[in-house]
Amino acid sequence: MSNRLPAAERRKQLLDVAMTVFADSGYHGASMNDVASTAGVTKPVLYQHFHSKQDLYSELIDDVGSRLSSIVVAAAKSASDPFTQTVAALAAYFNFVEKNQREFKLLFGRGAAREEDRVNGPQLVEKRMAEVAEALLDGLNQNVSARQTATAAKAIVAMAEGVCRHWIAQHDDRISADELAFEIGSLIIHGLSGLAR
Amino acid sequence: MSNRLPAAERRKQLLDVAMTVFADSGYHGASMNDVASTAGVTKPVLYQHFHSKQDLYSELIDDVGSRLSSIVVAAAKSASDPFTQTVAALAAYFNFVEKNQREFKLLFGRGAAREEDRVNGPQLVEKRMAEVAEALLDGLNQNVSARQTATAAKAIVAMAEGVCRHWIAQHDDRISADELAFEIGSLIIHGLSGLAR
DNA sequence: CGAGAATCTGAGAGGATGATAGGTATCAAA
DNA sequence: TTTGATACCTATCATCCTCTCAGATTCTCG
Repeated sequence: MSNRLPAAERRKQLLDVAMTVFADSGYHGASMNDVASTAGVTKPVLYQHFHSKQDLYSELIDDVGSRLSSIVVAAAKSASDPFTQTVAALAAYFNFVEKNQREFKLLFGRGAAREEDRVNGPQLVEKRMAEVAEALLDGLNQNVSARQTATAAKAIVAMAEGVCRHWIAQHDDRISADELAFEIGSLIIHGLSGLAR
Repeated sequence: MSNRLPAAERRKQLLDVAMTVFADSGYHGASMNDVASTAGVTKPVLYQHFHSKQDLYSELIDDVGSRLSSIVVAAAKSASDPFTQTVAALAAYFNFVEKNQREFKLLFGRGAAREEDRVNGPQLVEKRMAEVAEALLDGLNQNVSARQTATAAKAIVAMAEGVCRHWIAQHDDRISADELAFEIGSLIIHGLSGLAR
């Protein structure tokens, strides 16, 4: 069983395994033993690379949080008019989630550690996405109060996240990320009455 | 320290205390000792009334889940046209949450036990609210596919929940539940472009 | 009052888990 | 082949938590 790895690779592997284990079982449902043995090593090895369970978890959350938010922000910048920007940002979001379902479950799943552990992950994503949404709103309509804009932005972010949860849960006959983005984008811009076309 | 109570009252008190403790610390963060000692009794008393920690938790979740969903469903039925129904349902939701913040945190907080524990609580609420939303959508526009309707309904439910989370977190200068309901209702029906009026 | 029922408590069994101490195998370079 | 460094393991601690048992206290009612 010679399975030794250089530190850097072992660390990468442990992060990858931990992502899967935490996504499957949640923070409390997964033990350090689970992570270690799934990776084919023992706990002390895990503790050589990560100071604590919380550390390991935070690193995962932070990584995926900033990755996702960067992608969304970049996508929004790539378009010009508000509607296209909205759809592009949503499409980026949904595509990322579809290709990284473990990451999505970890980030927005309901089995988190504590509320505070989410500060650098989900809240970062939500904050950045809300900023994107606020910018879109400003471009769309100047006559709305700042408070209303902020509320609407949060509503949009929550909507995207919630829809995503259900969409991902569907394993068959799932529409494409781009289609979904267009549908939700229309809903956001035009409201329910705009859905029929 | 004579603090004896008849079984029924003790049970009620324990449920009430457990609600607070679980809402504050989450399922895993709170121990049965915490609940018992906060209630001023010892663990065996707690276990005389509830078979297990999971049982106690489930009872809380189920209770608040069905209470909330009933209120929302009733509110939607009380109005006639889609817009008024939407606003009424949202207002019922937001008012309930504002008056029962512990319950909201318990139900939709992110420190749940496991995904399965949510089956009878949040998922019940979300399912019933989604049904309400689907009915509204059907009343509003017949030319939309069933799948689109279902997606939009889930989007609306997620939006309400997410907005609520932020709204509740604001401790000062919080607008009223009814105002918020009107705002979100307008957003849903007319889209972003309908916000300015 | 006095006996039985209802309510509560102190103490702990049993088990899982995060974390560590100290020793062993493997590698790479001289 | 020796040697230092790196990667790893066995064994264990210490803690915490759920859940229980045997018995003490208080209440109720003939």
